[in-house]
Order: sequence, then C-alpha cells, then structure tokens
Amino acid sequence: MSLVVTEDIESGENISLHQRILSDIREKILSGAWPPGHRIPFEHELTAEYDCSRMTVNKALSQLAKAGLIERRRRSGSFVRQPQSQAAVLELHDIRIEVEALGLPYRYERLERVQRRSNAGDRALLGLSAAGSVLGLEGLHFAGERPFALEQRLINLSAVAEAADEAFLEIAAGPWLIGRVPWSEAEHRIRAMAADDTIADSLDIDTGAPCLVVERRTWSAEHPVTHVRFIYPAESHTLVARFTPSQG
Amino acid sequence: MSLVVTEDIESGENISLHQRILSDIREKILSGAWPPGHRIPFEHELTAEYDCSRMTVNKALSQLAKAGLIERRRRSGSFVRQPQSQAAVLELHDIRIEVEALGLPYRYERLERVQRRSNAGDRALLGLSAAGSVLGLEGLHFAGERPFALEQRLINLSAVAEAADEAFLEIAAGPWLIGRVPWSEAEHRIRAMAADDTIADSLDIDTGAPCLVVERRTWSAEHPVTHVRFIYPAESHTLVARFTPSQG
DNA sequence: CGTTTCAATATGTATATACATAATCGCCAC
DNA sequence: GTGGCGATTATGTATATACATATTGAAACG
Repeated sequence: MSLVVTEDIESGENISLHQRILSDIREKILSGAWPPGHRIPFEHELTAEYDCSRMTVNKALSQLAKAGLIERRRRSGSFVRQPQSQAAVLELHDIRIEVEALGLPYRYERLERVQRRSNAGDRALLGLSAAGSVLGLEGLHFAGERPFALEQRLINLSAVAEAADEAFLEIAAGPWLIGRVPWSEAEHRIRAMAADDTIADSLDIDTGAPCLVVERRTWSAEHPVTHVRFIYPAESHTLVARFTPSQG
Repeated sequence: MSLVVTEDIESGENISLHQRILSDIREKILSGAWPPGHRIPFEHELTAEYDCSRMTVNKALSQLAKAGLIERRRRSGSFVRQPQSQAAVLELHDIRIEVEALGLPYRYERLERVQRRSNAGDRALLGLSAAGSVLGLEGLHFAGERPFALEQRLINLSAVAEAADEAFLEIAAGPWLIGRVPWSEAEHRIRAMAADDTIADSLDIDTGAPCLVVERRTWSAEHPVTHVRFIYPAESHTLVARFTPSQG
C-alpha cells in the first residue's frame, strides 16, 4: 500500500489523457457500473475510444492492476477484481460486508438525524472553511442481536444535496454515499478510547471498556463530503491491512 | 492508498529492468544509504548506469514519486522525501521518528531478551511452519521521561542470523532490521485493548486503561522475518493514514 | 476420439523520438 | 546592485515500433 499518494479526479480540464483514462475506468468500477468479473475493453479498443497510443492505455491499465482494482490475463483481457476483504476494511469500511463475512445477519438502526447549519465543531470535523448545511446522523450496526459498531456521521450538504431527502432509517449513509459521490481521497484516524456512559449504553458494554475508534474524512475533488466515526468494542474488532514498501 | 498490492523483491533473476531499478532505489532509501533530501541520480545518469532508455528509468522514478518515496522537481532533479509522519506511522513505524516529530527526546530501553527454539506460539505469530531459533525482545520507547510505547518482538533467526549477535540494549530492533533485511511485505493488525497489570506497570498507566495495539508481521521474499507488537496508551496516540481509491 | 502442435491474440516490456513545461542560472541593461 | 529575460536543463507526457510471453482455440495427426 502506498499511503500518502494524492491525486485529484477533476472533470476534464488540464489533466493528462493517462489520468483521464484512469479515473474513467476507476469510476466505472467503484460505482458498480462494471461489476467484479466484468471484462473491460481490450487495450486496442480503448486505444480507439480515446484516440491515443496503446502505450498510454497500457500504462493506465497496468496501474489499475497494480492497485488491485483489475486483473489482467494474457490473451483473455482485463477483468474487474472481486473486492479484497482486507482492503475493504480500511478502504471502504462497509460494515455490512464485515458483518456478513462473519456469517452473522446484519442490521442497521438509526438513532438520530438532525439537519442544521454547520457550527464551528462541524466545520472542524469536515474541514470546511465556509458555513453551510450539514446532516448529522447517528446509528448502530448490529451483528445478529449484538451491537457491532456505533456510527456518528456528518454529511456536508453543500457537496451532497440529495442526502437531505434521505431518512437513513434502515440503511447506513456509507453504502448510500458510495456510488453517488466518487471519493477521491480519504483520511483515517485510528485510536483507542474508553467508552463513556453514552457509548457504553449504545454498544451494551461497560463504561470505561476499551473501544477502537476509526474516524474517516472523505473528499471528492477537493470538496469535503463526510466525516464519520466508527466506534467498536475492543473485543469485537481488529483492523487488518497489508502493505508493500511502495507498491512498486 | 492501495493496500493489497503484492510484490516480491527477488534478487536478480527473472525480474524486469524496471523492477530492478525500482527495488534498487527503494532499498537505498529504506536502508538510509540515501537519506531524506539526498538527490538521486538524474534520469540520464541512471539511463547510463542501467544501460536502458530514459523511458524505463522515468517509469520507475514516476512510480517511486507516486508512492511518496521521492519528490521530483523539474530542472532540479529527484530527491528522497522527508519521511511523511503519517505514512511512516503505518509503513515503517519508526517510533523514534514519531517521538522526535513531537519535539521530545527519544530513548529506548531493553527490558528483556531471550533466545530459544521456537515454540508453537512463536511459530503462529511469525507464520512459520518449521521449528528453528527465534529471538524474543521486549523494550520500552520513551518520549522524554514518559513511556511512549511498549514493544514486544520476535525475530526469526533463520531469516536474520546476525540478530543473534546483537544485544539491542539501547537501539530498537526495528531500525536495525531495516537496511539489513529489505522487507517485501507487511501485515498490520490494529485493535484496542485494556491494559493488564504488566502492561500498565511498564507504561505507567492504570490497569484496565485503553491501549492501542499495533501488530506487524514482516516478510522478506516469502520468509517471515519478524513479528512485533506495539502497545500505546490510548491518550498518547492516533494513527493517521491517507488513502486514494487506487493510487492512480 | 484424444492428443499434440501451431497460429492467433492480448498483454508485458523496452526502445527511440518528440515536444511541452517548469525551474534555474547567468547575462545584460538599467 | 538588481531586476528582468532568455537559454539551459530535467522532468512530464505521448507516439510509433518492436519483440517477448502466456494462453487460447482450432487444426492436424496418430
């Protein structure tokens, strides 16, 4: 994993062809338009589509392969890979997938939903400079009958106006946001924390029990989209990530 | 960040020139032979050194730049980047750097050192199939006068025989290993935990206080090298990582 | 009918080349 | 001096080309 790599997914201005091919394909994959297993166009087809040389297409596809988004097979073509569960933990953090991987039934339950003009705290969390409307959500993810994680989320309505019309009663905002907002960058903060009374109550653990806290801020093309805090009871959760020195 | 990208750093057999340039340079940087700020050879110099075209060199350097290991400046050349504290946290996890980034004096103190034939627990932690000698180390990292992290480490002596001759009294095994063993892959497990009596005593915190635990297993060309567990008091530490959907 | 062989195909890697772009250095005029 | 301007230099991106390599599918053969 390379970790601090930064790249913008701009619409279509000054970016190189290579970047454009990359983000076009990446978006098709992340949005689900090209599901896992789907064969993406051959190099010579993309060469025609983008009117460029095969080398340019090849560089972009090789990069996607190195990133693990696609798999390339000689003579057969290139295919969208199955999402790797370990990467999902840190990259997408879809709790439904985590829970179902444990073989437990998943359920989401909304605890709270408020819409307000952003206060200073909201802006600090989201990394916003100007004021604007935000949506605050709190909900519980269940694995079977037991609470699995508590989610506290802020959504920047200036970036995702449609979110104001959603109740998020039984679906978490995470899966809803993916596909609607192609994220270009995310920052994770991971720490340990003692559960206070409120958290202990929600998660059905003792006050003071250790929790793992994962906070994520997401941007889409420079605009802050959402800030989310997942709180896991310590005993229920381990994050796993594999790295190579520099994705070479 | 890409996360599940896997690549082997083999010696010099069937790998492409591009890969060889990549790992040569990466190793020089990770080992410290080329410290941060060092100007790495110009493309045309590497072209001469490896007797290949500039495109090949350029591809390798671009990749290192994308990975954040080097920084490229037009007209000036390419330079080894200062270790990004955020990336370092997860990638290298050099605690000295973390502590010094806080502006505090760093010190390491060995608590324990045992050499033994591996037992079942050791083999499970290291991911070893056969028995062999291992080195067990425990030590404390200090930031100023306060304990900053507790380190519990196992080293596979079959992979790093020289470690048997080292005392590791005042230097941690981590920095010692880097440079001697180019690691090709690492796996992190991150979780929260309540401090037991022993840990609380070492770290000078209360029993039951939440701790952040980071475990890392490292491989070098398929061989398990070391397993290390860092235990941080919760209030002193947050891991930060930035990601892009697929380092494009 | 099964097996071997071979040609077709898509990707993998490398080359030489060309032009664009950004940053720096040194020269020259003021 | 010093401020600006142009030449130089290293990287950034793209092209056309060439050959290697793995895999597939079909033809040839026993």
